[in-house]
Order: sequence, then structure tokens, then C-alpha cells
Amino acid sequence: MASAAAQNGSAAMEDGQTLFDYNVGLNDIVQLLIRSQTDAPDSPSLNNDEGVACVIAPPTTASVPASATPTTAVVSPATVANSNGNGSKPCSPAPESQPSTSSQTFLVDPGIGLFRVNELVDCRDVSIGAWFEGVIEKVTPASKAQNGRVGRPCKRTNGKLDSEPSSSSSSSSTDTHSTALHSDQPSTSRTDPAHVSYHIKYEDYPENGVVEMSADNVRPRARTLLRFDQLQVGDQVMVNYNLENPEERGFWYDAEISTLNAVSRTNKEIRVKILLGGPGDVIGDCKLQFLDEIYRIETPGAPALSAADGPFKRKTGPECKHCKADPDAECRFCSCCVCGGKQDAHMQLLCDECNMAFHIYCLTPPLTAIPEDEDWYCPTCKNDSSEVVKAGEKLRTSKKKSKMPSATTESQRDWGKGMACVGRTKECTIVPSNHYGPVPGVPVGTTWKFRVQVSEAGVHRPHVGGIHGRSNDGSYSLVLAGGFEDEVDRGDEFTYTGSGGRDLSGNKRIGEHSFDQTLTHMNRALALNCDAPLNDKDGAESRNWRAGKPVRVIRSSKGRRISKYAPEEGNRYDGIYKVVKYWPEIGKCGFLVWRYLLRRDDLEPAPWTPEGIERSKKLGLRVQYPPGYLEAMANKTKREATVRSVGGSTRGRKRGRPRTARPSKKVQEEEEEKPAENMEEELQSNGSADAHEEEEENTGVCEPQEEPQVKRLKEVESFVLSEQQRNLIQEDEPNRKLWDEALSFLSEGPNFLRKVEQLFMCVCCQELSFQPVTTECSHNVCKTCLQRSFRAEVFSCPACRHDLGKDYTMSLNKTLQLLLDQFFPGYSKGR
DNA sequence: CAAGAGGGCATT
DNA sequence: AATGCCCTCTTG
Repeated sequence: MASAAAQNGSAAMEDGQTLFDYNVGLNDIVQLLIRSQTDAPDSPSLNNDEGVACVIAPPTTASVPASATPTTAVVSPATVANSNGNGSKPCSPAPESQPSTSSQTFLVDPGIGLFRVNELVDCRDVSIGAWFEGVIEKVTPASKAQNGRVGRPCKRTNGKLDSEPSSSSSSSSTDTHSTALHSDQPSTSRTDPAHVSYHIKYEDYPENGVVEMSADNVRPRARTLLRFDQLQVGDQVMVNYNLENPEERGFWYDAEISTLNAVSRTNKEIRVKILLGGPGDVIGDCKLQFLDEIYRIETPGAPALSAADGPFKRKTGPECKHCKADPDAECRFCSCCVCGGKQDAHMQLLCDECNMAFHIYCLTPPLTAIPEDEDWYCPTCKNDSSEVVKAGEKLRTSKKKSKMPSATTESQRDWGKGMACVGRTKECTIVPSNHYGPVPGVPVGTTWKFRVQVSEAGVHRPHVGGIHGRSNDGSYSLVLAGGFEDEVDRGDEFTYTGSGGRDLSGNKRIGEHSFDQTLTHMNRALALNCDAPLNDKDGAESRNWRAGKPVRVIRSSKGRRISKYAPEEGNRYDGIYKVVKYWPEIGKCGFLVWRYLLRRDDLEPAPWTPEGIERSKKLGLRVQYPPGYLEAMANKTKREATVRSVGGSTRGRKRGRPRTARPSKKVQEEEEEKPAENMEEELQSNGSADAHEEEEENTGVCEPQEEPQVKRLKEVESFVLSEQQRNLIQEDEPNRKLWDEALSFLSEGPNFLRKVEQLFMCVCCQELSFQPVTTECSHNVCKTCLQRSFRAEVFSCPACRHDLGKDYTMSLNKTLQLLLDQFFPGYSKGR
């Protein structure tokens, strides 16, 4: 997503520029900020506009901090110091090797609290939720400032290897263990432990100095390893887990054991719920990696330990996979990614995006000091400031755009409003894009005004191209548009010409033939449909023409100049054809072209035959227009007529996009375009005559109504169910109600399938349910969708939130699957 | 990600 | 009617 926009990062939109100029494409996500009225003094260009700006800032970019001033809208990759960040890198020597002075080994009773000075404890950093080894330095009555967050171990210490610590301060200092902690007080005459502050030093993070902690977040140092057979489901223990990379070593967390699974003597599995401390801060279903390193959680009754008793140091932190934490090895993964050196940890900056470390002196250009800003981004992650369009700056033209003719011509054309450039608003998901054969629910004779609609319907997907196919598979559909004069169309048989051979440089869409076509790309794809081994020299003729792969054929009204079978308007689906043979020849254009002979092989009558005409009438087939198109056209002609009568010119006047414009409540002649916020789904459009009448009626009278999802058709050919389908529907007892509703549409021909598609759509993926599970609340959901929901610990029906229960057995509704496969052949191939 | 494509509009 | 032109989708 937003790949194009991502390159741009952020920009202030200037007058007269379009999103296209900023490489923002359809469906890209942009963030808009309202430009403040009072302009920043350094952005003079903002002074002369209406005061609304657009900042194109795709979320993928790292560098638009929330604090960025809207007025400048300039990416400000602030620099950040993590001066102590790399103080104790994963590859640096373990701290236990540091000699402890004798004074640190004596335990001194401070008179209050549960712990003594110099006692070894574990301290929880509430921002991460993990426990770290610490030593009591001092104990005082509780101050307001106490909390584990003050001077916590720097979350950036382990750089990219570390588990992503929650930077939120949501974790509270109360947790489930604190009660247990207090229930077992060793001494009687002490101050209420809750009102004591412990001032501790982290063993691994000496650079943090002395940190004040509340009693909740301090407990005796863990010392007891628990064996597998000592564990029970429900036990709370301390485990090593890496939230970001569960396969790797991480920090130490409290956890509740949820499953114990001894597959064999050597192969065991333990899954836990990680308890981060806060009431709801729980991460379920975590598979432990280090089963031999599970510690008992010590309660305050435990004998006090001092440095004299031993290090009691757990293996901690993610160890670098690459250098195995060898302090002498150069490592570009856990240390400076430029030189690999581990020296000068305090001079290494960590990138807030990629987490790589950089010596400030290894940067180009080098920095002399650690920057003071909040964030710092490395040269790779930092948005190239030359790519960023600053407020008031001229937009640089991209390479591609500078090659376009518009770069040099002074054309003032009002581009981008027509149907030539709109994007799809819906996509056919009934069949995959590489589907051969008819699209279920689309009868022969279906006609669309625009190619984009044909694409939306899934009948012919390319927007422009004539052949749709894959060069190593075959062709799925083609459009007959009469581009070659020497083509012959006899209706049930026609010759077709391959694509290519035209010089389209300079952004042309059509061009003179200037070179020979080759049997590659789509030409090759179409040749593969022929029931004969591929021959890219002389062509080939099918052995049994019917045995070839089916091609959907669409005739375009453009073909009328060479074919009387072409429709009068729009693009019409004419059914399935097969490639009889193909051969190279020199076309009228003077260059070699590939020719194909196609022959109709479809049981549905062709639209131009009497039976076909009759059938189209029965089915009520009429040219389909995009939603709102006719109304917009009607408005346009009306408006133009008015303007003309007033003597004005339409030049330069912006028209609404036909696709998005809606019939306005009242036609206001002076009104500018009003794009609709959301497009109604319209499955069946009216013929032009009707629509014009409707438009007349609508004008000034009634609100545009929500189109019914399936418009009722009258007097059309009924949809005929096979015996087997009838039986299967009977069999699908859980969906009785839905089928009853669907069956009431049988008399409406193609609408029946639309109804079925609608009724059996999965609410999760918004597509026809695949491998459906019919819930006890009578909803149909793809099994995979339901499983995904359960994995996220949501155990309710996605459609109605009915609780299914954690242990719900998802049984596939095989009957329904069979039925859907029959009604929509091929739809499951795309899944 | 680049190339290629019988689209559809406006201008000439 | 012919032609130039921008946009979007699909494939390799």
C-alpha cells in the first residue's frame, strides 16, 4: 500500500497541484492536516491561500512525529540521543564478572520495609512489564515519585534485538502478585510495606543509577529453577520470553501456565499467558523456548540474598544470533552497523525505525555529539529530505512524469475527470483472476458501458488490454474492438489479431505499427488455449478445437466499424469461444502480426440470434452504467445548455466525475461538483431512456434512495435448479431460512445467484464463504476466518457476537460447500 | 517494480 | 475522424 506515496513522505499541497503530482495513487492512505490560519513566519508561501493544507503522510513513513507542526508539514526527523542506550549491549561482557566490593555483600537492615540494603532483588520495569535483577541501595518511606518507570532500564538497550517494550505507561503498579507478596510478611513491627520506597540499582544497567521503586515492583531475587514435573497448569512462574521474536531469548516475565504438553521425554511444550503486571496486560498463548529456565516466584519470606551468596544471575536479554554475544567479535547486527565495532557504546545511536546502531562518528557526515532530540532516524530510514516537498517549495517532476508530453507542452487540459482514468470501486471475487469459462451469474448478453465495469465484473480484467491471460498458462478473456481492418467477424467465428508491434513510447496509447509482433506475453497466452503444442514459428492448428481452453469473448461497440455483430453501445459478453488455430502473417499494416481463429462453443444462445435476443429480453438485460453516471450526464448536459444560453464557455469549468456524482436534490446551475462520499452498490442499472425519465422525476422531488441490493426483475427466465442442487438445499437444514429466501429469487434468473452470493457472504472477508462453518446462531463464516478470530481470543460469532465458547468445534458445512461450488464454479480456486 | 495494454476524453 | 494524452490494472 501507498508505495508511491511512501516515497514522498509528507508534503504540503500547493494550489493547482493534484494528488497525482505527489504520486498518490488510488486507495493510498493519506493523512490530512488542516493548515492553521496563522502562518508560520518561515513559510511565506502559505500566506496567500485559503488556509487548508494537505499533508501527505502515509503511515508507513517513520518520520512524521505527532508533534510536527502542521503549518510546516515538513518531515522533521528529529534526532534522538540514546546516550546510555547501548550502555550494556547484548554482546558486552556479562556484568556478573564485575567484582563486587565487600561493602556490597553485607546486608543492612534499614528499619523499614521488607528488604535490606544490598539485598538481591528482582525489580519490575512497569513500562515493559519485565523483571530485571537489582540490588537494594536504600529504603525510605514512600514518596509520591516512586514508580518503576523512573529511570527504568533503558528500553533501547538491546537495540533491535530487544522485545518491543510497551512504551505506554498503562501498566499500573498494582498486580495480582502484590497481594501474595504482602500476605506473607516476615517481620511484624515494620512499616506498612506499601508505603515504602526501595531505591535500587539495576545490575545490568548501572548507567541508570539509583531508581526509586514501589514495593509492588520489588521482590526477592528468583533462585529456584522448576523442573517440568514440578509445574502445573495455572501455576504462576517467571519465564524468559521475547515478545517480538518468540523464537529468541527475551526478558523475564511473570506467566501463568496454560498448557503443559509432554510429547516425549525430550520433546516438551509449555504455553503460558504472559502477565505484564497491569490488570488487563496479559498476552495469551505464548510458547516458551527455554523450558529449563523456569523460576519460582519468590515471596518476601524468602531468605535474603546478598552478593556474597552468589550472582543469582539469569541469562537475560536477547543474545545476538550473529556474534553469539562474543564481546570481541565485530557485529554489524548488534553493534554499529557501519563498522561492527562494539566500542563506545555510549556513542552509538539507535535508529527509531530500524533499531540499527550507529557510532556517531561512523555516520556520514559524522556527528560530533549525541543529538538532543527525541527521535533519531538513520540515513536509510530517514525520509530523504530532497524527496520531501516542503511548504512553498516547487514540486520536482519525477523521471516518468518529465518524460510525459505534458511536461513540455503547455496543455491546459482538465484531465482525470473522465472514465478513462477511474479506478475500480469493486472487484470480482466470485472467481479468481485466472478463471477459465463463464463467470457465474453473468449471462451471455450482459453489457457494460465501460471497460472498467467489465473489469469489476471479473469478465475481462485488464483496463485497457485486449487479451487477458498469462503467458505460461493461457488466455481467459479477450475484447473484440475492431482495431484491425483485416479482421473478419462472422459472429460464431472470427479472426483476431495479437497485441504489440506498436511504438507506445512517449506515453501513447495507440500508435502506428512499427515492428513485428511476437508470440510472447498475451499473444503466447492466447496461443496456449489452442488444443495443439505451442509453435511460435509457424503457428498451429487444433486437433480437436473444442478441446481447447475456453475464452470469454467481449465485443465492444468500437468493433462496429468492421463487424455487424458488435453491440451498439458498450461492451457485451458474447460467450465462450475456442481457439481453432493461429498463424503469423503480414497484416495490412505491413508488419508481421499473429492471427487467431476463434469459434463459438457455448450453449447459451449468441446475443444476435433470435433466441439470444429473446433471452436477453427475458433476462431484462440492458446496458449497465456506473452508479450515478446517467444522472451526472443528465446534469452535465443540462448545465452546459444553461451555460451556453447565457453565453458562457464550459472551458475550465470543472465537472464532477460521472462515477461519483449523484443526482442532486435540486439542480443548482451554479453549483460546483459535489463528489459523493460513498458509492451505492448498484447491481443492475437501468436503460438510458428510463434513467433519463427517472432523473426528471428525481429532480427537486425526492432524496436519492439507497439502492436495494438486488433489484427485483419482472418476467424473466427462471433459474433452473438441478435435481442434485435441489436435494442438497434440502439437506442443508441449518441454512433452511437462508435458502428459503434465496429460492424466492429463482423466478428472477440471474438475480438468484446474486442473492445466494449475498446471503452466504462471510462477514469477515466480505467474500463468498469458503469452507463455511454454519454457526449455531445460523451464520456462515469461512472456517479460516473463524479460526483467525479464535486465535485472537474472540470466541463469538463474527456476525452476531453470539458467544460460541472457547471450545466450540468448528465443523465444516460440506453440503453448503458443495452447493456454492456448483453455483459458483471455480470460486474456491482463488482461495 | 517496470512495462504494456483495442480506454475514454478533449482538442484539432 | 483522427490524434494526443493521463490513469489504472495486470503480468513477469
